[in-house]
Amino acid sequence: MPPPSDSYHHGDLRAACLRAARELLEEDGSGALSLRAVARRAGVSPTAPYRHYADRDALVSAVAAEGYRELAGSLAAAHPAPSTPDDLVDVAVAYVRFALDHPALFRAMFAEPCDPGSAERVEATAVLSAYVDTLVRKTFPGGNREGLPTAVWALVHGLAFLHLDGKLDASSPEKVAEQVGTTVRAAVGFR
Amino acid sequence: MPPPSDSYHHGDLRAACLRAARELLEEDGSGALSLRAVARRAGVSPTAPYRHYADRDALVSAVAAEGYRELAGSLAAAHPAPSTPDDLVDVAVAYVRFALDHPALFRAMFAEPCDPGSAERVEATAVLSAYVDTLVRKTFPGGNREGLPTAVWALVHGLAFLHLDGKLDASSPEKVAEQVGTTVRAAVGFR
DNA sequence: GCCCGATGCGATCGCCGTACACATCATGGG
DNA sequence: CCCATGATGTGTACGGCGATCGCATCGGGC
Repeated sequence: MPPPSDSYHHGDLRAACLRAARELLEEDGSGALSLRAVARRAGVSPTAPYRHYADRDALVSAVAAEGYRELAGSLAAAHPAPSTPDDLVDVAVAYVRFALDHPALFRAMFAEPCDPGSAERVEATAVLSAYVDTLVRKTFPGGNREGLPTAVWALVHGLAFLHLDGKLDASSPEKVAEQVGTTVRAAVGFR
Repeated sequence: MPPPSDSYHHGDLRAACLRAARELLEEDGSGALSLRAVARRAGVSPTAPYRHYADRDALVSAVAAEGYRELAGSLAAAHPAPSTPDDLVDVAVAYVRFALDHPALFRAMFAEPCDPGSAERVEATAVLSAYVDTLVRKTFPGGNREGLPTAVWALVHGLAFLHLDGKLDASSPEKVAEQVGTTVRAAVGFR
């Protein structure tokens, strides 16, 4: 991967587009994520990105896949080997905080119909799903309760969206953490 | 409200725009929801809708508010006075089915940053929230468990999104109902 | 040294959101 | 009865965007 030169060819336009797309998303929301804006930011002609992304959807799918990987990383960072309900709460808080820290990215990951054609995207979500599964299995070892992993994921996912939409008090990280904690404990029947 | 005439004025363009927007959303997804398309479908000039909706966001906010009211109606129709965990499951299934029956509308309701300026929208969501609160309070009368209403809403909301995104098997209504049922029962600690 | 595939450019088309000036209607005060 | 006035829809225009197509340029393999 040659360093970006000032020559005719960019050098690594694919990665540059991804980076630019991420920046636009964080700075100005999903409305600002256009192929042309990405091209401008990468210092390249408006249509050059089409060489690397078939259309706009392909670009946002790539961004979303990166988001899935980052989310998985954030969860793992929240607790390396969760095995108690308290650990689970920590992971849940990390999930919601990720959504609140990267709202436009999170919405790009879940708000648009998932293009089933993007293998990268499907794989990244599968990794995430598997993580949740093992997490719940370790946390509730006796529990062969049928829908528990799904329940936990849905609960946390729903909490993230409700916070994002302003339906719950997300004014401070502490309040969010507290709300997520009590809600998860209440729901999961932890007693 | 005069019947729509073929004269210069439409008669009830505001309602016609809403109807057209709903149809476009259901037929071709949110990508097809443009003011111009709405105007075409209403048989009116491309800029006429601006008389009634300040900008595109105002139109989708109006559609979303209508969606909130319809969702509340669907929940109420699922069970007029829910008071047992089984009733709650019925309502949860209705919630998820609404999302799957109207995917683009549901996404319009939740996927975009909620414009806090739309009083109609805020009010409609407040109604929905209150409905969930009383539902949970009736279903678990002893439970002054702090976060239970929030937990239930988040759980069901998350289930809806996971089904929408293809993370859960939504191939048949029966499977969805079964999945939602077992998940809600598992999560809510109903035993 | 040269050639070919990969990469980026430029022009172009059609659609969209939005702003503005103008046309048309219908209603009520004189 | 009539016309002024405000509400409603029209026409025109501008800029941005996604997407396609043919051309320009580079760089590695023969």
